[in-house]
Amino acid sequence: MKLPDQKSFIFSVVIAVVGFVIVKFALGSLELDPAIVFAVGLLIGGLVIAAMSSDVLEEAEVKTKTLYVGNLPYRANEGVVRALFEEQGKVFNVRLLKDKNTGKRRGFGFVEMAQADADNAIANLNDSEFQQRTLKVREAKQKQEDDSNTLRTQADQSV
DNA sequence: GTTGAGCGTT
Repeated sequence: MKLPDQKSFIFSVVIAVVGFVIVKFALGSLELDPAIVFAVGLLIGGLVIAAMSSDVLEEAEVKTKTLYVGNLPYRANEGVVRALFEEQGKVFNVRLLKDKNTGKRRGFGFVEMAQADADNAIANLNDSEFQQRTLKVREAKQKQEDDSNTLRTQADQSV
């Protein structure tokens, strides 16, 4: 269960206000308590949001897995690594770690992909040759932001 | 401009 992000929240407020205005115009001639009108407006807005968010959040909450990619050539940039993993599936994020002081690449990074694609990427890219270096592709250890993934990740590593 | 085991930044 996830709370709507800021964007969804603002959007829901807008819908609620619109619902309020609609109700006010539709029932304005009737002598209704303004509080009731407002409540009905919020209700309409809430229902609309509930209906829409079920679609929006489903698409926004794709199961992702973070991959650790080691033994990268120093000359590899983020775009090349992304292109490589795009061959295995949808890539959501690529981060090549650089040294904080010098800004030089450290030769490893993290790639965030959909779960199924991530498994394929590990199977196909781990120990594969990339620019004359043997890549190491595994599930990332720490810094997992996804709860269910964290549990499953730890379970996998104990095997 | 260099190097080579590793698991981290908005």
